[in-house]
Amino acid sequence: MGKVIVHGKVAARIVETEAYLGLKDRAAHTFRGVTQRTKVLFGPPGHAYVYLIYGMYECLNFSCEPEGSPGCVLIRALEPLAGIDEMRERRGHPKRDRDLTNGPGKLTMAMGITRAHNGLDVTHSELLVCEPVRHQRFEITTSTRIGIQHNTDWEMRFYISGNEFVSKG
DNA sequence: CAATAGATCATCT
DNA sequence: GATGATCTATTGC
Repeated sequence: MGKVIVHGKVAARIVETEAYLGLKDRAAHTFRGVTQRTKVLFGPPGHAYVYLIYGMYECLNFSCEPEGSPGCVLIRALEPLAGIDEMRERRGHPKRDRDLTNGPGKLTMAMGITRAHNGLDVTHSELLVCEPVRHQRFEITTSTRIGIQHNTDWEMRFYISGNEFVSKG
């Protein structure tokens, strides 16, 4: 939370995430073990997992646990920092800037992230996760996760309290 | 503002 | 062959 994702001229701050607990979590893609799609999550931490959902949107995750342990974090919302015109272009010029990145499918579109970025090391590639240049103080609110059918009572959604770019849910 | 319908396809059974 | 970690447009207050 609060870190910055950079892709080309576009950068944005992470303001909303959800955790998925590998083998213990029925809602996680990795619950049933390794498959062609989820194998990157069984690899080392700090790698991007990008997949297609509902036939038309991409979602961005980062692997978080050591090799062999498939825990990951879904990025649900970002606060645009740089390259905002480019984001507006890719999103089809929405009325409000908050609609650029306030959802997992929207932010990948705004950032230009696709399945081509699946498996990249986000410390050494065209897709980077960095410390922010200016740290801002923030508080984190937790809630249940969104859009899933299992473990719906687990409070594993986290967002920056009061941030305008957090998704509706 | 809230509820609903429809788009659309890679992945897994 | 069914499904899903979503979004948009449209309808009805």
